[in-house]
Amino acid sequence: MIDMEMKLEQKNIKKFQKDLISWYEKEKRDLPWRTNNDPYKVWVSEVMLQQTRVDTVIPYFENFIEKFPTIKELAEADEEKVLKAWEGLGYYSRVRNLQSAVKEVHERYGGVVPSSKEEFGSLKGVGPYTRGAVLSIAYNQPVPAVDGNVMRVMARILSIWDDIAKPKTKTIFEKVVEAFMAPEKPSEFNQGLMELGAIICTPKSPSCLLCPVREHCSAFEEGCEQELPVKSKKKKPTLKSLAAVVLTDEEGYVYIHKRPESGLLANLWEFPNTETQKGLKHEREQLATFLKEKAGITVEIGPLQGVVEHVFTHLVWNISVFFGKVVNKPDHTYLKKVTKAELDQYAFPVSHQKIWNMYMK
DNA sequence: CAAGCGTGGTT
DNA sequence: TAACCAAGCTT
Repeated sequence: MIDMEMKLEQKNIKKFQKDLISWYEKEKRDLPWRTNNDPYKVWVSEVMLQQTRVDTVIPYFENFIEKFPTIKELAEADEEKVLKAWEGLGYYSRVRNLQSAVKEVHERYGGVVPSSKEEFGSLKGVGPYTRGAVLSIAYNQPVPAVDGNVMRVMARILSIWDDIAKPKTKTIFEKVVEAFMAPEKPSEFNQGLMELGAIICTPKSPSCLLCPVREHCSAFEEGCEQELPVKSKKKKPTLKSLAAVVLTDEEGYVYIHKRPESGLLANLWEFPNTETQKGLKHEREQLATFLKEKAGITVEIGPLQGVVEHVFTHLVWNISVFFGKVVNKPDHTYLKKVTKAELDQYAFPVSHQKIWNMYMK
């Protein structure tokens, strides 16, 4: 990394800090989590913003803070309600980890978010990025917060050609940001880098002519800003065929299932379903057999109602949807019986919201 | 380390 | 439209 030290020596870091921070203070967006520096609110916003767009997060953040305004209230909240407030936001382990960590802060730190790297960083769901973001924004500590924006911006500023998809590459950027950090304004510096990446230094066709740090940018100077950063491609998602049934009884109750507490869509609710094997009798029969074995229940399943396709990052679900009636009394440990009006108290993944919409149509 | 883990918007 | 993208963390 002797090469990196030479690159850093060529930069006027003080001027870079001033240009970036002046621009940020003038141009920063007015966002609901920027109204104060309450560590809890900053933390919630940072967790929501992981891999998620600002526009998507805004309404979730406002609703979540209204429901759980403080550490104490989130720590004491019913997990079902917490999950419901996250419904549709994705990556649901984020909120289970957040509540778990908040409980620890409530019990072990008297409700005060710890301000040391070691203590805050060891909480569930708090990785290097979130640690740096919260400590710099809420506690004004000069800790790097390296996200995708920051890697893109700094890859261009310094012409770094390492593959940012590799975990090891992030350590390079953490060192780079430490070298660039403005110790007197870490909050504005970190947020300025991210804001720049979000507004100016975008992945495709960056607005270099509007960029406040253009004069510091090696990629712009070399005309290679469109080629940076280098990011290797991910493999295509695998396909999975499922059959699901909206199961009701004579009295109008609906039968739903709670997913396991780990793995995909953990702890969310769903309509009973099973993976189907191709070329193995009819999906309807596979579904009936599954329900018989799993819940000891006999059902009458109607004709195919349609297909829901749902794309995850690493997976595609192809769900054949059926409507069915309960014939005998089901085992209530695998299935839960609820009224249609009660359904909205339970958090469902978007794929199963699509199934319910099909039923209600 | 590579893979698992959601969803919706943009090109 | 398929591919890519968005303020990552855990195992």
